[in-house]
Amino acid sequence: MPAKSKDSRPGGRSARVREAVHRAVVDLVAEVGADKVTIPAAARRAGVNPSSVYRRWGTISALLADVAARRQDEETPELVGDLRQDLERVAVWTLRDLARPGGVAFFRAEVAPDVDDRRAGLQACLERVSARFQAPLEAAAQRGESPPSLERVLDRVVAPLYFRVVFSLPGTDDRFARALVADLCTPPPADHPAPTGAPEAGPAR
Amino acid sequence: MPAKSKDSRPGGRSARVREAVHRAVVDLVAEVGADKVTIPAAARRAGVNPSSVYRRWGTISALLADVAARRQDEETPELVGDLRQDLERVAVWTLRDLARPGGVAFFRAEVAPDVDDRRAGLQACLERVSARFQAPLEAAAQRGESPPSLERVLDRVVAPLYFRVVFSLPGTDDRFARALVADLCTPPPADHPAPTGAPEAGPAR
DNA sequence: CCACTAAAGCACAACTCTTTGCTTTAAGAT
DNA sequence: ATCTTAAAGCAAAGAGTTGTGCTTTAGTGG
Repeated sequence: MPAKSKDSRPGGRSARVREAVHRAVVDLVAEVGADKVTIPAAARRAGVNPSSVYRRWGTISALLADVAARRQDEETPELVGDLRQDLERVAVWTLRDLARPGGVAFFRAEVAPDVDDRRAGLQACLERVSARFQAPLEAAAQRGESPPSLERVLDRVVAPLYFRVVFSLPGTDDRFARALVADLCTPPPADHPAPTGAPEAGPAR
Repeated sequence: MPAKSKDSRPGGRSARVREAVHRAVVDLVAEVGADKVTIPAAARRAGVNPSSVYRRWGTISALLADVAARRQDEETPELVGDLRQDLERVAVWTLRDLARPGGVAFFRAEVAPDVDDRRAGLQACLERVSARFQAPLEAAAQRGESPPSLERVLDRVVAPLYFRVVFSLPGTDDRFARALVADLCTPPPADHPAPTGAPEAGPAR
């Protein structure tokens, strides 16, 4: 009995089907938006029987969450050894991940209230993001520096990025992501409350 | 033809039906979660015919967005005249609004990709939040102070609140909301990178 | 008080998603 | 090569949502 791993038969039709379905979902999300992707549609696109998808994933939310999970585990930027540069890299990478077509949609899917265990989905999603930022932080700590806490990075860098992408605020680009990190690492002079980089562009409107 | 306002007959059955449906939606969202609320369910609960709801709102997303919109326009904290205190009040109010049952769900509904015009929904939602914070800022500006920009408030206060509520991070309470404002208004000494208030509790896990 | 008409109620049809029992395929083990 | 069995395919039934023509109700203006 080969452990109750993800698949008892990883190297065959199952894997092919999963691949096909995943690809179909990614395509469909980019085309019509995550909220209009249904299991029958994904199955049709993948050339797979709907019942197979129902049996394997159960709900569209679970499927989307699964795709999102795998999607983020792909590549991750490697570290240079300088805290600020590393954080900047990760920030930019995170922003790009969010900004690509369907990026927010996948985020939303993973946070959806009806996924098997919502708490699990949330935690998984958060931990993936956290992990990327935690690496540079721990590296810095081991070098003897005293980096900010992960929570602080989440508040000051990650949260604004998510917020701005969700609301499609203009000027949310690589430069802005780096500015957030810079603002966190080197607080501005004193009571001149503007970050160094891109912000202060056009407000809400 | 009385302008194409929201209602040509505000004071009658229409209004009653809308009230009933709105109440039903609020209840259902709190009970079963926004993703499981359907138009027939809301109509049943409201004692209204489903077709009436379909004709008036069209989709469940539009209905949820409508409810969310009205829900936020209700009360708003009045201002004291001190920038920091006012911002703290608004921040706490915003947090409480988000944290009440279904708060995030409504947020998600309003940001949903298939509402009539998604951009409109996003903009409306953002503008409502912005407006609440902009009032204190403008008041301060008129008093001759130089308050931070709205964008900065969004990045430093609003975004973290939303992010933390969405991910159910612990310790996201009134005290934390005030700490965010404090951290924005009076930057910490220099390179002691921890805000004064509640943060630095337990990380992700 | 009456006429007008916007909006709600009603009934029914069509559609899509979802589920389930059974059959068939093919990966992995003997 | 053969056997075993997890997983996919198939088909058909069920449930719930969505859409539409028509009738009825009840504000609003004369």
